[in-house]
Amino acid sequence: MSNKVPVVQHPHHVHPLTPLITYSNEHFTPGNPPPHLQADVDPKTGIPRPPHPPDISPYYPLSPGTVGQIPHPLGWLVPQQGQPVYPITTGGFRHPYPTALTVNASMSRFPPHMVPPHHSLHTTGIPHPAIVTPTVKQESSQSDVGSLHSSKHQDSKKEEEKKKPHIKKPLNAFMLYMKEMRAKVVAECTLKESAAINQILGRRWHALSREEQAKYYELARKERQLHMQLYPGWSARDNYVRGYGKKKKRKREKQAGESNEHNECYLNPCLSLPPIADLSAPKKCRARFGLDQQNNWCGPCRRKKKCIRYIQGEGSCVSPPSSDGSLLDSPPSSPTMLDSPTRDSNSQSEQTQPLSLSLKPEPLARLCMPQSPLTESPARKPSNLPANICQNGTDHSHQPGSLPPSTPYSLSTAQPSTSFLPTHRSLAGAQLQPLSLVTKSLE
DNA sequence: AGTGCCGGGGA
DNA sequence: TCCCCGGCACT
Repeated sequence: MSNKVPVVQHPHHVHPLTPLITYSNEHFTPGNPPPHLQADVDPKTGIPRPPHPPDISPYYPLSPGTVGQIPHPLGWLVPQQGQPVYPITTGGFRHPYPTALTVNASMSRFPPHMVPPHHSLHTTGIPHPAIVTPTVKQESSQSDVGSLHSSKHQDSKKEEEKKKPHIKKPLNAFMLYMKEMRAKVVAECTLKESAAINQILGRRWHALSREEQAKYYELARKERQLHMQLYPGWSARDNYVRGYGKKKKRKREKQAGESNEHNECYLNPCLSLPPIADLSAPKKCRARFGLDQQNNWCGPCRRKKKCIRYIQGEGSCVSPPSSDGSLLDSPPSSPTMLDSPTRDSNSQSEQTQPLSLSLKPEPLARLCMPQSPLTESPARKPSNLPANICQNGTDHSHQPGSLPPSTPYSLSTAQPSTSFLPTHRSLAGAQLQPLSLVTKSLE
């Protein structure tokens, strides 16, 4: 499919997490513009591509607080005169934001709302990474058989859509992590299937320490901030406006069946885990913790999916083993939650998860965990939760509460726990190791 | 396929 | 207001 414009990224971007990246980053010096202006051309799209491999982290590195302290990675773009010189490319451009410095500069000179509606270039001519010409995303709908019967009304709608530049969503924490780690995983696993790679990335994501995850959360948060600065009026809705036309609400009758299936494991007595602290609060995560404590939510809740801690009819929430890493990915609790049982149960499943992650027997498991005795059913199926969780109910191998609490948005609260981290890392290591072991031996 | 985020809309 | 779905972000 060539309906996507390859997103051109700056090769000279310095990621704040650069230390985590083992592969090299290329830096450019002022006066020595990157060669990607003459980048090779995608044979499919005819769109210039970056000459660098996609594994280089392309995120803007500067946080507002550090602006001015870190050498501008785009120094060559921002000459001393204060008159930015931007490269002009035709393709999408997903170096998310030209760093805070550039952003500020462009904001003062070219207010975000001045972004031309018909073009993916800034007024300055800078192709914004997050802007993609709408036509890119139009193709599929255009080619729809149904579109043959499209009315004039629809046509006019499409016209309008075409005029709107497509501003991509800011990357979330996991996406940032994915972009950074994908190449590594690919290299280690000799996997080519993105689905399989993503699975690994998902597991690794859960295996990350709080601190590491917090970095990405913080990054993502900054990206969102920056995004909103650049595009004050931007709404995520813009990104799937096409879907809105046909979107007609479904009924929620399925709920019961769905819910049962979903909670099967949690409703099973043998699976029961310590209930969440506040039994008198039959609320779901959102209601219990509030929006400002999303870090305490279970994974699905944070994804605005069904709460897995809440059991209908029981009037209480539980902290079941994560069906989808929900607890794992649930970032650390806020300081107020430090000693709560919630945290305990969380940390239990959290530490259990990495080893008990649904290990598929198929390609992934075979490739990456050939020695693993665990052969579990597909992930994200609570009913198929690993036996060590479902049978024991809890994992007592670690001290509850030893999990260092921290919120993804407050790095300062992260308290590395010596009692936890090593174990945690070893778990992660146990996961990672097979990846590299397998790399060649399979062939 | 993975997770995070967000808007819409049912309840 | 709560809750959940659908969709997008990337590869």
